[in-house]
Amino acid sequence: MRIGELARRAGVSARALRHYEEQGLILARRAANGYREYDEADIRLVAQIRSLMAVGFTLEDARPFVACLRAGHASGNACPESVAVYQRKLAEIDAEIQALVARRTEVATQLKQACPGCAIRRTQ
Amino acid sequence: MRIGELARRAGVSARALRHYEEQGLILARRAANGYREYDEADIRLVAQIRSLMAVGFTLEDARPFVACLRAGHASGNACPESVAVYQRKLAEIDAEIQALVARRTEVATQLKQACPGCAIRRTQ
DNA sequence: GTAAACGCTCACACCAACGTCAAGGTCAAG
DNA sequence: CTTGACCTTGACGTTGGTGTGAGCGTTTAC
Repeated sequence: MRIGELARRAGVSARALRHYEEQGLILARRAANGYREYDEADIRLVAQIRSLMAVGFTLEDARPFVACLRAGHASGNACPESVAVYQRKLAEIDAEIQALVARRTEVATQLKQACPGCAIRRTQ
Repeated sequence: MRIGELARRAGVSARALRHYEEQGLILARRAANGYREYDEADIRLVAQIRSLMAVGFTLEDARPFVACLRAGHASGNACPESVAVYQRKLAEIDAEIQALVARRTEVATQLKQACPGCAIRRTQ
């Protein structure tokens, strides 16, 4: 299939697919006229990338997962490199959460000082 | 005082001070030679901006606080506009925390699936 | 007098993941 | 033969807060 069809079926833009190729994530063979040609397996690669991005991974983070799928594994998770990324990202997320919680406390303190009557409750 | 001295005393770069001026936050009068001239009060303005940035506020967010100080209030917190920003930022932070926690859960689930033996504990 | 230190105004560079034009080639339907 | 949908590469724009350098004028200390 060509880029437009893959884009539609995978739910991304053609521009995004070209970007992934630039980054070396999705390799397409070329037809005689220069058009990119993809196969069914590429849909899974894109899906893997998008699901990782949905939880805040960068394209760089996604690289081992894609490599794992291309290596023939049933899941992009099945390689030790992927597991390592998961662990690293988990630590990053935890650090971000802690930083945010600290900021929240600081802001809440300032708000209380600025407006003693203001109710401060966690937003639902 | 000139920009270099304010930069040193406030702990920011001269470039940052020029940027704040571009954004309309810190207004400097000009000496005959074109040099910016600041006074003691400007140190407080910069300090206010930096303390807000330290908890994730943008320069745009800091605007009401600076205006409040320039209006003669003892604290940049003392104006209703500032309080409103605090409340808005608090809601934003809460939303970010919730999003991060959701992502963490998702990543932890994937990690568990990828590597059942891997211990998943919150990073200290 | 001169050199160091300081100031000025542009204006590009950075990071991430694309969006969005520009300017054009390819191909099937009518 | 032309329209229109599709494809190509290239390159700038987005967001925020500066860093960095160019190229030039000013002040200050010796």
